[in-house]
Amino acid sequence: MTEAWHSRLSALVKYQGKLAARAATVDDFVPDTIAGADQAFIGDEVISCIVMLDGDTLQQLGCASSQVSAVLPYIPTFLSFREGPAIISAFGKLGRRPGVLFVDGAGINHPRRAGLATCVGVELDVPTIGITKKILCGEGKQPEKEGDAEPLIYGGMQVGWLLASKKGCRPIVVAPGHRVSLESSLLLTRRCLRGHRLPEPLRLAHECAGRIKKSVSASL
DNA sequence: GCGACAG
DNA sequence: ATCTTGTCGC
Repeated sequence: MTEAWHSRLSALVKYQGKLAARAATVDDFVPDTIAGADQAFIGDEVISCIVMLDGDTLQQLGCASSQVSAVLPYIPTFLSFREGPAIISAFGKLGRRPGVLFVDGAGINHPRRAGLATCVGVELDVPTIGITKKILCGEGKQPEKEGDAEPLIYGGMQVGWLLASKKGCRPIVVAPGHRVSLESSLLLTRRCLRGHRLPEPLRLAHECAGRIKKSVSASL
């Protein structure tokens, strides 16, 4: 039984390699609108919520959500297969495509450069930035002052940043997902900070997903 | 072999 | 991620 999973995962590793090869780290976006995607769970049911914000004012323009049954349990480095389908489903319900999409997961800062943000970005061909609260892989100095950032290094290359997004809080991890450069991933994230540890797109998506989960749970 | 390991 | 109240610090 263990062998079956092993071959199954190796097949997924192969697919990650294909997606990673298609990922771009060159700027190719217009942040007229900025979206954020976050997920909540009810057992193995994945609820993804995507909020759309104005690129300049960060005022919410709309949102969309979707519930999908997960096909895999949570396995480190394979998160995209568990949460990706729900994000893609919700994305399809948005009125229009966002200029950039923030995702609650790693980007190219992944052992095979195939984090959730990168996979979703490539599959939807949408610019993405990955944000996590803990390092999946790589290392870097701890940024001191609020607003400061230090390079996240993995395999001898920079794959992201450790950003002190809020005083008194542990830094967040910022990385390019797709069609966004290292420099821009940091600048855009800073631009979206509004006094909280997480950038607005993700903070609002997290709240939205939580509310949907609560209402769905209540009706059961 | 041992430890680490996004959400 | 999720189960959960109050509480300490910025």
